[in-house]
Amino acid sequence: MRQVTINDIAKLAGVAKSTVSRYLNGGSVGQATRDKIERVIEETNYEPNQFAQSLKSKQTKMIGVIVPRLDSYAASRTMMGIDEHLTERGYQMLVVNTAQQTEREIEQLYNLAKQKVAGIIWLGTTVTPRHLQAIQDIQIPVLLIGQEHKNVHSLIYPDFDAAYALGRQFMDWGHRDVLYVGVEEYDIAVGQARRDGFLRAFQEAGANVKTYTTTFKIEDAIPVGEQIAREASSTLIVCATDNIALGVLKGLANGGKTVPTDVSVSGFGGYDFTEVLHPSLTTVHLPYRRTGAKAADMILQLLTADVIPMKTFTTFELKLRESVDILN
Amino acid sequence: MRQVTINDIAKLAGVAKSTVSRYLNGGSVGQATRDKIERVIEETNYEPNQFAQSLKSKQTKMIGVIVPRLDSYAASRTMMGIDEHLTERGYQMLVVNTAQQTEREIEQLYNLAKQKVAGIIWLGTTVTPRHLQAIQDIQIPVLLIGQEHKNVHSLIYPDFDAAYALGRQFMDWGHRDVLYVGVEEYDIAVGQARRDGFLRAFQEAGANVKTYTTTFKIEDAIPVGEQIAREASSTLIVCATDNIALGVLKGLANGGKTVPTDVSVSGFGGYDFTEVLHPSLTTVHLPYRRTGAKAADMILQLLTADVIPMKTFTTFELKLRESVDILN
DNA sequence: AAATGTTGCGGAACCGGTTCCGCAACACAA
DNA sequence: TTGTGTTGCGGAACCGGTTCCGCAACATTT
Repeated sequence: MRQVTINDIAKLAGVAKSTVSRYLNGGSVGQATRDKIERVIEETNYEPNQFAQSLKSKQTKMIGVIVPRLDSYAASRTMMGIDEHLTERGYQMLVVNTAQQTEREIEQLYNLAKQKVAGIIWLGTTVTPRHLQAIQDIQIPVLLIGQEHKNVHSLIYPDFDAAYALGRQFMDWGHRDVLYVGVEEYDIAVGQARRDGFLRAFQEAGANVKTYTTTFKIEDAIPVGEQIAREASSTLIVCATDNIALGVLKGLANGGKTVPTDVSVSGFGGYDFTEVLHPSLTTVHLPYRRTGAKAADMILQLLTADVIPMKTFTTFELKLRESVDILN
Repeated sequence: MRQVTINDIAKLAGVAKSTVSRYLNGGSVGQATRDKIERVIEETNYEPNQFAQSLKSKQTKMIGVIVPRLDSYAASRTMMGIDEHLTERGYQMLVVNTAQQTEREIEQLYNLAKQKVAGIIWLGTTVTPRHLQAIQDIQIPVLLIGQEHKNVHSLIYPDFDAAYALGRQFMDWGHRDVLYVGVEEYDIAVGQARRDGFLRAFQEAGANVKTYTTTFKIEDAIPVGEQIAREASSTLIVCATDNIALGVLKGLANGGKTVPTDVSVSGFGGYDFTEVLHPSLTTVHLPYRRTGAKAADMILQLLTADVIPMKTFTTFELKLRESVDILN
């Protein structure tokens, strides 16, 4: 049972293959021929060979998605959103993983270009000149999620604003002794914007702030929590991500501290499980899935040369729950 | 800056393109010509066009991966393992999502075949005759993960054995009044094997067992936990997955019960965060990532027509932690 | 009735590779 | 010297589509 080809259709319908091709692509074909071809295609379940099409057109119906890791909540949810949206519109998602190596991001930009994807959605962590060079070289629309750069279309989380809003809330509740547990600055969105939003809010209220730095890994945050349990006397620990909050909570529990009685804790990101923790975690919900869908929509618009804004913000939603105490 | 083609290389090197092709594919080429071609390829950064290659060879270096959802811990981890292993061997992973619809699994089997993937790894939930038909139709090696069927190569978790082992442990610790919170039977591995393993262990010890059924969603397990808090008097709640355990824990907390003082709870799956919960969750760790890598390895072996066993089991590891009390 | 414009369709070239076939050059044995 | 085998290479066909070009048939205008 070989593949049915356009030649077979042509032969069976008694026409030239160029006519079949025209029929398929909406060229001018008479009604009688149209009917014949339609019937034959119906009978044979003919489907055009995608390689032959791509070979000629130098294009595919694929959108490449570059993710730093496959097993992060944010990445997974975003991919879901992208995939749903693309599938509905006849495109396919091609996910490539960089295992958090910057070098591989650049590699993959070129690699995806080689595979002639129609566009690329890039869940970025950091933007270097070499990234920009690659983006320019490949001549394919690129949409950056989660980070921004003036030369790249970006869809970004309102990290600063969300952090500021949450920080304000905590200040309203009377917290004045705060610990901030963040990550390194190389990550602009999380390491800088998020932190700066919080610090601004704290500073405006004249609060006393101390800062710790850790990584994105849960394990690495546990000792931080333990240390805090031993040393610190703050009323509130603000964490840069939900995972960090999780680690800190564990560390506090190990150190015998109870949340929120002894100390309050907040996260950032809005992972599903934050709601079912006990105590449930106060955090900021970022709409990852919807952002994915939005990104898919935007990249498709870029394909049709529509002009879209270079910078788009998503929304956020404060989730005020049990883990943070109201002091006043 | 057009793509450099094999014709360009041939022209620049002053040879026929068939010679260049032979050079690339290890045919017989003289040393002098070899050098010339090599130099030209070097200079031009020539890379063969994959569509042209696939058009001719009717093959790609892609392995399709069918997943029921992109945002499950198990699927994510498995994909990581698959991706790493394939990348190292010059293959690419093409992930397709079925959004938990059986119909789409079948669609995707045909679809991946159309895209001429070299093989397919299928994270299955249920195997129907139509699946089997599809697998037979497409004439492409398929490896099934997480479920088994005698006609399909499968890599499966030792659900029964792991459940039995964990159940035995609980019996050893003196639990005799047990609640089992499971899922519907259509999922053979989780809905049946896992349950049966537990029940066997409980029954052998003559324990008193009551069974609840819920879904894979955290939210749906919360009311179950709440109900248990109200009604039940068991010493132990055994959950079919970590997510269900999470929901049950929340429900118990809502109902004012403390774990493990009032009642013990266990999960199944071994998600990362089970360790950092407080109390940390007793569960079975399944090696998702390693399983992904193993699956990748197996599918590549199937490509080379190696004979491999139809059924392969992975390992498991009991994680005995704080959430289950030792009664004796 | 002749000139002009449309429409439908077939033929051929092309996309960029791989592979089959045959020929020329050379080495070696008879 | 002739015959046989081996090696290196070019030409052409092929994979399965798309598109350009031109011709024939028919409709419309003058």
